[in-house]
Amino acid sequence: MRVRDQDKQQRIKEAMVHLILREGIDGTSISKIAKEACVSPATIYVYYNSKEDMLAEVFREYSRQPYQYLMRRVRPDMGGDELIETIVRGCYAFSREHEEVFSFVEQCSRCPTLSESVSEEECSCDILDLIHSYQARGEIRSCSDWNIGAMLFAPVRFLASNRCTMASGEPQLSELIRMLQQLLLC
Amino acid sequence: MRVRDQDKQQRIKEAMVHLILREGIDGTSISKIAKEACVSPATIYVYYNSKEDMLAEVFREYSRQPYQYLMRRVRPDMGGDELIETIVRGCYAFSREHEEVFSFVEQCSRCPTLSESVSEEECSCDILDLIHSYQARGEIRSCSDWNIGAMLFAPVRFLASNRCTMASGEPQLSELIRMLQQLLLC
Amino acid sequence: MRVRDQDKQQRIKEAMVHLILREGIDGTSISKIAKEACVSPATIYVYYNSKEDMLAEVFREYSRQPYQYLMRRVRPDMGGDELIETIVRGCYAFSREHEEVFSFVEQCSRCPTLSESVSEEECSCDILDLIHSYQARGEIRSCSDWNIGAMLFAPVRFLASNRCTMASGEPQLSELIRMLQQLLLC
Amino acid sequence: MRVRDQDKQQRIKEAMVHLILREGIDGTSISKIAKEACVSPATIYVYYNSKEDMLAEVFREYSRQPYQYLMRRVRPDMGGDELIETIVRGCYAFSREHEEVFSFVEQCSRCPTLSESVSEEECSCDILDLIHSYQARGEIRSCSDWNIGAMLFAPVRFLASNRCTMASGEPQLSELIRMLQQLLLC
DNA sequence: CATGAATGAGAATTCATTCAT
DNA sequence: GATGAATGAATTCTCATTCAT
Repeated sequence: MRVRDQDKQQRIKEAMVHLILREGIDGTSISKIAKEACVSPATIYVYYNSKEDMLAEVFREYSRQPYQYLMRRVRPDMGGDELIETIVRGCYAFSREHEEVFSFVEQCSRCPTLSESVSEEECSCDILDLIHSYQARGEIRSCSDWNIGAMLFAPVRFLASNRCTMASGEPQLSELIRMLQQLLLC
Repeated sequence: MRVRDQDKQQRIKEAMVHLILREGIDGTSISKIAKEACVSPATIYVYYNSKEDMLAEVFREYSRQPYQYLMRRVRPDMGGDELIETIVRGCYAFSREHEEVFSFVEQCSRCPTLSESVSEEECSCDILDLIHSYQARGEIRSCSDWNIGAMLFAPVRFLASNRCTMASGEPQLSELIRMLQQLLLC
Repeated sequence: MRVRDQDKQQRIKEAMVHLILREGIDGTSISKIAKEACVSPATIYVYYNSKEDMLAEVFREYSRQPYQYLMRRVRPDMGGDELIETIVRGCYAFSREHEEVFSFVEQCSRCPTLSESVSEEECSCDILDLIHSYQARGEIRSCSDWNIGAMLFAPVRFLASNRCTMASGEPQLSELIRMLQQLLLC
Repeated sequence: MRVRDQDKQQRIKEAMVHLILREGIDGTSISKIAKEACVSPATIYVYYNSKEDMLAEVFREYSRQPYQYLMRRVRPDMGGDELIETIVRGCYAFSREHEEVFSFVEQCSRCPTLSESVSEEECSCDILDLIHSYQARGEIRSCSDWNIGAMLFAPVRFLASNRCTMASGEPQLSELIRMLQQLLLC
């Protein structure tokens, strides 16, 4: 029975994320989520205090996912070039494998009300720590954390967002990795 | 016969963009826009067929603005280094001077329904043409247009989006420019 | 120019009647009528004081049409049997040739607000006068005017209304005529 | 969990029918119905998917009522003359006792969109079966079902519709019955 | 006469949330 | 915990009508 509850909450989250991909934040209502998750609207209020709370909470949780996904792929003993490739390819792969979560997080992070409640830094801290160690060792060029984000994450996300309008993303991705390796390796 | 009031339509657009900055797309309703623009909700339907049409139309129009802003700042006889600096600083400056338009376009471009109707390429074609000429001359490194977008626009937009959580953006911006010059100049 | 005006008003009436057939009275608005008639909504108010007035006025006018149509077909020297056949077939033919007017009048005459303003008696007076003369001559059985309406007009209208759900109306129509002749001829 | 309130739904139906008698279909809005039924407009959507659905569903239900009313009055062992009188008087009485339902059904059945969804035949099938048995026995003249409808129901409905403009309907009604008996009895 | 713009009022419908079971 | 009913408030949008030209 505890299992069933967890399951229910999971279904709610997935329904929400699924709908937001398809219809955008403003096309996603509590009752649509409830219908999609096969629960009653009232049930959603067992788990969340309000729609706003729900969005913020799930956004907070899912914001970490791409970074957790990356952390499972990197190893501290990788070379700097491999690290960069793993991160960039990982970001791209995540956006494909978890299209819904990716789109959800992208949308939420542009939404003024929501983005304030979740800081990018907090989510990416583990991967940043790892990069710091490479920087300390002189394997990766030193620069501010903001520019790590700007160079390591923003460009690949840009490619990922435009994936559907590109014939194939692979050549661009490889080119991007080469450029970043050249730029960031010492 | 009364004639269409251009000023009125402008007020409607500005009200919409203003509200979307403050409250997000899903917090922005036709009646709020009408109130802000000092017109009747019905009047909005004189100019636009539906809320969705309105968003799409204004999104299309405003998507060009940052690139037009850049085009007024670049000169074809600039050196490659100056070109890169002008573009990056221009993007950042635009986001500060036209905070509302910047936030509006960012939000719309993450919204699945809307982003399909406006292609980034179309908006940025003039500036891309210019860059192509630098690439042809061997002043700027050759790479795909997607990676031009990924490197020249995405990172600075990332900084701009996070401006409010940064103490001062200036050092990051300078650092970013240096990195991009190093990377993209031949 | 007087011609053009007449023409414009005619277009308005036809547009209204056409729309009411397709979408019912409550699906028919001034602006839809205007669009269908290729005039401005404001122009409609040149000819009619209000929507209600317009409906009532056109209803009044068109209510007479089926009876005028009949009057052009009957001759005072017809035999009683021929008179009945001509009336019944005429009613049916009218509903086919002027489907829109027929449906419009049927709808309006069931609408409490409208039906009060037009009396059936007034419209049918010419044809009733004719029938009275047949009754006076002893060719057609005497009965109240209400029952003339009830027997000569209501049944054939019933068939006409259900025309689309009948394979072919012709056998029913012939049968009806025979019955009415048998009943009403002396 | 709260359970659906049958009484509430009944109130909604009655409010709708009542309003349609007074103000016509196009003068009857969801909010007026809600007010009349003492529920919230939103509550109506618990029971019906849309206004159109509601009209169609209630029309379908109420279309049967006059025939059910008749069925409670006729007896299979009546003579043919008595059967005709009972049907005709029954129709007339129904229109007086259930003025609202009568007017509602009349209006809906003239409305092109609605009338398609309910077939007269289906509603009247029980009474038609009874008449068929009289026809088989040779007590009532054989004719098509359409002409049964045209002669037994349409004329009396015509009188009923015009009741308010007649001083007293009784003489006409008696006359009509006599005529129909003469015509339809063998 | 003719018009498209403009609008207050109101339409149908949906929303986030609460209630009663 | 879980639910479908219920709803006040809000949504998008249309309406009949008037205005200014």
